[in-house]
Amino acid sequence: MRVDAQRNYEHLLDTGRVVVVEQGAEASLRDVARRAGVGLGTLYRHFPSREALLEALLRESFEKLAAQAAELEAASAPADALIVWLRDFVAFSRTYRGVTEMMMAAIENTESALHTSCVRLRGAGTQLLTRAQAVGAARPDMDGTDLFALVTALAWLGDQPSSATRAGHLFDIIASAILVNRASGDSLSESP
Amino acid sequence: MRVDAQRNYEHLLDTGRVVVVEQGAEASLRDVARRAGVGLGTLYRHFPSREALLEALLRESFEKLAAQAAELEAASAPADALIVWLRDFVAFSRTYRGVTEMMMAAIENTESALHTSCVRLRGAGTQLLTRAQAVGAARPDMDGTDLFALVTALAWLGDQPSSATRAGHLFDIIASAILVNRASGDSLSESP
DNA sequence: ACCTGAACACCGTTCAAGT
DNA sequence: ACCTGAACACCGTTCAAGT
Repeated sequence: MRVDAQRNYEHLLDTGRVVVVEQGAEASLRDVARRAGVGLGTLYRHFPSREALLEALLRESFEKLAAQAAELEAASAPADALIVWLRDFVAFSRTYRGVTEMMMAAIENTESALHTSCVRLRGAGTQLLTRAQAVGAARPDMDGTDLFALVTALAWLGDQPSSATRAGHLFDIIASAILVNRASGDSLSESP
Repeated sequence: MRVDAQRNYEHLLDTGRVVVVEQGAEASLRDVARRAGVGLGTLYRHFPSREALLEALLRESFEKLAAQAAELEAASAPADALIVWLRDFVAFSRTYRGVTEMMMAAIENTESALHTSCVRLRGAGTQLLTRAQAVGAARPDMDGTDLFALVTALAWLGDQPSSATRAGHLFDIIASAILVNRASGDSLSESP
């Protein structure tokens, strides 16, 4: 890659981060290019789709979440591992508004630049769920797709102003449906 | 209202129904006016905002849901009444894609044409929830806002292609978190 | 009293022309 | 190789001009 192209790529990524934090996953790409001081075509050259830009912005987080699933699987009790990971997933999804909706679309769409990452994350969750189910800690009548849907719905609720303040409590409610045989009084999530 | 205005109003409502079924709550208003054979200004005269059009399209359903809550409260056991009503709410939300997201925004926004209807529906749900809590059939640590958020999240999952087919099962999972002390094996929702 | 559609300020996306 | 920005086809929203 030519040095000026490399500089543009990085500048677009930095600016993209700022604009997507401000406007959410549906941010104006024109605005990104404008604020990066770059022609629109340059943005499209480096990121041929909105999903490609988001994938670049989220790659690190995706990898961290996948790595952490593996660690939790090795080091924590099945129920704890599952809950901690779900909590991390919801926390991650709060980085960019609307990213959850885009991921739900991407997981069905092989063409999407986010597809592989989404499938990978669903796979990581599935493993933690299966492990918890094997020891009777998670309800047996659900699969990784259901888990992904539920955690995604929680992330979506976190995006909505009218439910955002209750997000922690809503997490507890749904977590209590996923886990079974838990001693009452166990705390499933951190502070409000 | 002049007779031609009345005719335009009704034609816009009919066309709006068709277009919103096709495109969802974010449907092109230009398209509605175009397909109704009416100037854009005429649409804005009759429906000063997108929410105003949706409110007109949904008014009947809103009223039915509110009336049914009252009936269920009079005629059904607290837990059954709550679950049946929640199921009806999710079924209603399937009429127009994305209507749920708009309702979540409207319930916080006094200016929205959908605000009153949303508050009313949340109130109806709250009554059914409180009644179920009073007999120990619903978990005590949630309120009407939580209930509205959960049912809205279920509706949202029904809008997503990747989870729509599991909607019935996801309803059961969340319903099991809301209800307590239920005999296992009870069916909470109709067929898939 | 009501309707029309041009006008304005925005999009996403593509691609000929430039360096 | 890479960049630019005009061009195209869309939006939502407003409002002067018409009937």
